[in-house]
Amino acid sequence: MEGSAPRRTRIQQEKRELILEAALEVFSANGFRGSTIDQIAEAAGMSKPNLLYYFRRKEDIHETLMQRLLDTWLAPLRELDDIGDPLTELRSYIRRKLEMARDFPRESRLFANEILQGAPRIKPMLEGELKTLVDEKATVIKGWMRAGKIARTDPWHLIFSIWATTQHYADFDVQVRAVLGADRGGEGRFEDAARFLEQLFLDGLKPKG
Amino acid sequence: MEGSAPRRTRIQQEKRELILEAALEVFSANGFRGSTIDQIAEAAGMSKPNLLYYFRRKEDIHETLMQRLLDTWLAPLRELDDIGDPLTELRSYIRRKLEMARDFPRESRLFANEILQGAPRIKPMLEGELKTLVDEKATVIKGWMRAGKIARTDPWHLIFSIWATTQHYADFDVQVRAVLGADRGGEGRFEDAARFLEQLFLDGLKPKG
DNA sequence: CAAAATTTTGACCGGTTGGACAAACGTTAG
DNA sequence: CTAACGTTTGTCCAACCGGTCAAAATTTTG
Repeated sequence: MEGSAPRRTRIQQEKRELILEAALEVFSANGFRGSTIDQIAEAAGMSKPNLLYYFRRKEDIHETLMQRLLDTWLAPLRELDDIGDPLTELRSYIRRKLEMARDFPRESRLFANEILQGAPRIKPMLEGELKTLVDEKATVIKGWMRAGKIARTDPWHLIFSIWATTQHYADFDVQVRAVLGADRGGEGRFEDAARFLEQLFLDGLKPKG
Repeated sequence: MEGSAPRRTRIQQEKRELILEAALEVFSANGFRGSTIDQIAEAAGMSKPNLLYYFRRKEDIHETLMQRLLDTWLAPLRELDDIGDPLTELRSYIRRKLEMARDFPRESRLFANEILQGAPRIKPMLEGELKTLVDEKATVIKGWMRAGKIARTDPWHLIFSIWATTQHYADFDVQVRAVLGADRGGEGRFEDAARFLEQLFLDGLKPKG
């Protein structure tokens, strides 16, 4: 089996972390094919053959990075639970996702890059693990709708819209900054976004009657 | 000046179109650096040197493609006008953007790719033309808010959220299909999305009192 | 038709890239 | 200390890639 313990030395653990950090930087900025092993090696402060001692192939780095990413990336959705007040629960899911876009933009872009290219490496995961998780949460949301706690609508597209609006601030960061300009494009943009999204998802745009 | 008329033959016009169509296919799927001239040439049914007879450099193809894209891409926002009913106006803007995601997904992905990589080639346009346009429309929307026609909120982030939610169905298509599964992932997903987005933007998620 | 202009092709080139490899260097355990 | 093991480096290679060029094939024009 593949699952046998890799048994790594202290140096191996440290250097692998170093490489993964560097690779995240490079891959998220240039995409997989747009990144070279040399770039990653330089960003990690080592020579190319040295890097290839820790990861035999460029693809191995990307794969490792992607596996780690997915766990943390879906954590907020996993936390979405039936216990609290539905509207509060959704609001904090949106807030958490927006915080992730703010704090882990490189991870978001790495993921976006992969999906944009047709998700060649993670399609099975999307159709399996991800779909299962989303279906499960959709059921929870449907329950809230039946109980009259939130408006009746499509839970799947609701989740998509939360992903889209929050990740937009990481993936399209350059555009957001450019449009907001120097004065409004600073760090405060995330608070503005949070306020706006809260209002949008709770009340929509209709004026208060 | 650069602006002198290019004076092209019939064959040049036809072949350039063929190349641009092929390049759109290839670039949108693999990104700029991930695409090779050979791939584009093959997709266009010609040899590499032949292609390079019509576009001297790979970058020229991309640039031409991008220039054309931007005009059509921003057309829906340009049409957003002060004349009609605000809510109707916004609703049809959302619908038009969603139709573009459905009908021109490759263009959407080409654009997304460029922004993701930091918009190296179109940053000036974002800070100039695009910002100007968005600021202008934000003013229109602010007018609607002052007149009590729609709820008071941030117009810029409102526009971002419309871009994000609609383009999501083009850029993250693979993920959307994977999560919706075989039964709900067919063409009908755009109608479902349209219904959902209309409700979201108009009424939000609060249950009707 | 024939000359001129345009289009297409095959061969080629320099630079880059992912990766292999053996030798050198460092570290650690007995 | 020293043998075994782990780490690092320089060198090298084959494939690929963007782009050139001159010559051949084709189309257009007079």
